[in-house]
Amino acid sequence: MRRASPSISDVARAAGVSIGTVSNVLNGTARVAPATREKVESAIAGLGFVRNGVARSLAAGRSSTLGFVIIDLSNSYFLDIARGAEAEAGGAGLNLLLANSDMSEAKQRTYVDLFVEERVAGILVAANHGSRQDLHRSGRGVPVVVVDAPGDHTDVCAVVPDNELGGYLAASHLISTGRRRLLFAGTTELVPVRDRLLGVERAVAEHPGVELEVEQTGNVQVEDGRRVGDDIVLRGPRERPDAVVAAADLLALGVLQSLLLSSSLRVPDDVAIIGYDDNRAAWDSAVPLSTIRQPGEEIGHEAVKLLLEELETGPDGHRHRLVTCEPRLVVRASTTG
Amino acid sequence: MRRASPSISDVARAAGVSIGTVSNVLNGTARVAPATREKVESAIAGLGFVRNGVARSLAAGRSSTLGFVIIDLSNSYFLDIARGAEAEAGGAGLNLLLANSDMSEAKQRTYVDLFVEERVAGILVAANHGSRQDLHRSGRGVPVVVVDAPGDHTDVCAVVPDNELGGYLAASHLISTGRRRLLFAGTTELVPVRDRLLGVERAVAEHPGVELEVEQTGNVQVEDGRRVGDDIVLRGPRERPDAVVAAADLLALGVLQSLLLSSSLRVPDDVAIIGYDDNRAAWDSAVPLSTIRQPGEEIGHEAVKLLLEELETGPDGHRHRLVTCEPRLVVRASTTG
DNA sequence: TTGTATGCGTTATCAA
DNA sequence: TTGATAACGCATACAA
Repeated sequence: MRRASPSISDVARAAGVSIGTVSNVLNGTARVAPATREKVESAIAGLGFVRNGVARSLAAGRSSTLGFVIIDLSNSYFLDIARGAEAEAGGAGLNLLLANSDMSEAKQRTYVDLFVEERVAGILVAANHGSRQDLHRSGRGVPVVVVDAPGDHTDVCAVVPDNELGGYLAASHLISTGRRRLLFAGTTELVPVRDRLLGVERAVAEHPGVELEVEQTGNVQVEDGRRVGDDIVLRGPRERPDAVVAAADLLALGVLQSLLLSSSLRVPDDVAIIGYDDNRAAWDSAVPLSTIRQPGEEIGHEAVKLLLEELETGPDGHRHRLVTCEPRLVVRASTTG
Repeated sequence: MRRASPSISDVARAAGVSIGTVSNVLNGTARVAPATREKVESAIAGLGFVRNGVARSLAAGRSSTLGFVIIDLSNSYFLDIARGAEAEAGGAGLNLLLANSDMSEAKQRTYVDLFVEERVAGILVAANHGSRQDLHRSGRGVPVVVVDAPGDHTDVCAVVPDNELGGYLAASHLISTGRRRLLFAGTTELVPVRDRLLGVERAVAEHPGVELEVEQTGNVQVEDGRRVGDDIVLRGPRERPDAVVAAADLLALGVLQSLLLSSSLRVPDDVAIIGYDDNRAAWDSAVPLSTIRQPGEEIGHEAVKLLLEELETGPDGHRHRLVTCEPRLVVRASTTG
């Protein structure tokens, strides 16, 4: 029969000291005599005492854990953000707990509320639901930082990737390796995709003689890419692009599969392909895909930094900011023969 | 200037009632007059009161959140388990918080300890580090259920997939569709893979005339699969298997890519391929892969059920159990022409 | 260096 | 139906 977990006063009694002293050795706050410390420590070990974090944060009025509400954990990009956030938090002695909102706005709300109720030190939200104002208000005092969500930043701090730059990098790479007829594939209904296209257009504009064609896809999955690829295969050499900028790796993968199956076009000889995101799928494909790697970890780091900043300055004196992180070009076989 | 969040007593004062009454409307515990309830509720809304879960669980002596320490969130299998666990927990009015141990034994320990300190109602651990005894002890009173880890179950409840059955299902499917020369690819250093092979052997043994060959791979990644595929391509028609059971989808994907690139062998006409896990990669491949789908969600459900059971009966009177969940065959184009 | 006492925001018990 | 009050386990300020 296992009794309820021992408390500090149990430890104090066993060690023959006061609870204040036990608390001191636990936290290293005040100076405590080596002999006393030892007594306390052996009492702790003997009783199998584990300090109660609940009582701890109630008494201290602060918590040492951060909450991260993630919209899509199956996307490795968000996991990278979580890794970065975890590392940065760890450096500040904070733990990071995750919650999977799984594309559901209701769940997102539920978990944000949960973290607020649990009075975590701060909340990260990887969201595309609700306005930032809503998120800020739902924080109700506990600082919130939004990650990877478009919008303004007057009410809440946010960290986003520079999608425009990513598009620019992708197109510039293709152009600098001699490509002149670019096809951008993706759906511009998605804001990030729209931004990527903007960057592609900027790169093209810088190079007279380079042409750009935009092919709208319903979504950015493999099957959408296959359709784009099938379309390209059917074209004559004159109407055919010599490079494809896909708005996402899965899309690029579909294009690649289609071209490879047709066996009439070679990658990258006839058509170069570059994706976006650096999914695992990108480096596992038959021809490894060049891509734009999202600055996931960096975003996580920056987001927690923002949180810590707000934690230090307090709600007043804190000015909400927007931090932008730069993606990076990753060159693989699909763009360089 | 935002002041500290209002407490129950602030609400009580604003509503002109006692804190006990506020607590009652908050929890619906005792009967409270409609008029009083209304006063309290408008005070809550007016002050923007959010109840303090920390004080709540300290006073109540119980928490309504579960912790799940996951070894590899980038594996969608574990995410499925989390989904199942979340659903089951939600049904019992519990929330599920996640922690990513990211293959690190130290992190796993840290997060288990954190959850114990925070006195969550129960802990799920998807682990392959440490013995189950260790895990049980580290729970220190809060119930722990281990998920997807081999070993005995005398000290802690556990839920595992039936890998032997999975292997059996895969091989039986191939045999029943006319294949007679099976090649099993994988590394038997991994216990789950070894179990899958056992099932394959059982199916083969049931069908005299069917041959089985085992090819050891260093790992179960795409590149390992490519090597297997390259090997198959080089063989003559007489030494060549007519079906491949890959221990994992990525492995199967590599085999597929190799065969497709060679364009001398057709899938599934010449060689059928079946994978394991039902990764996204499996349905996105050029020829959609048949596979064995892990019972992830079911495992999550069962794990939380075990936790709830232990929660109800208390530490005594609870007998630790091992629950096994059955994987399912998913037939796609790679095994049926 | 150590002990004592108060309060953190709830829940829960008992009176009113 | 409501109010008063004692825990819950700890941190912390202050006294010794």
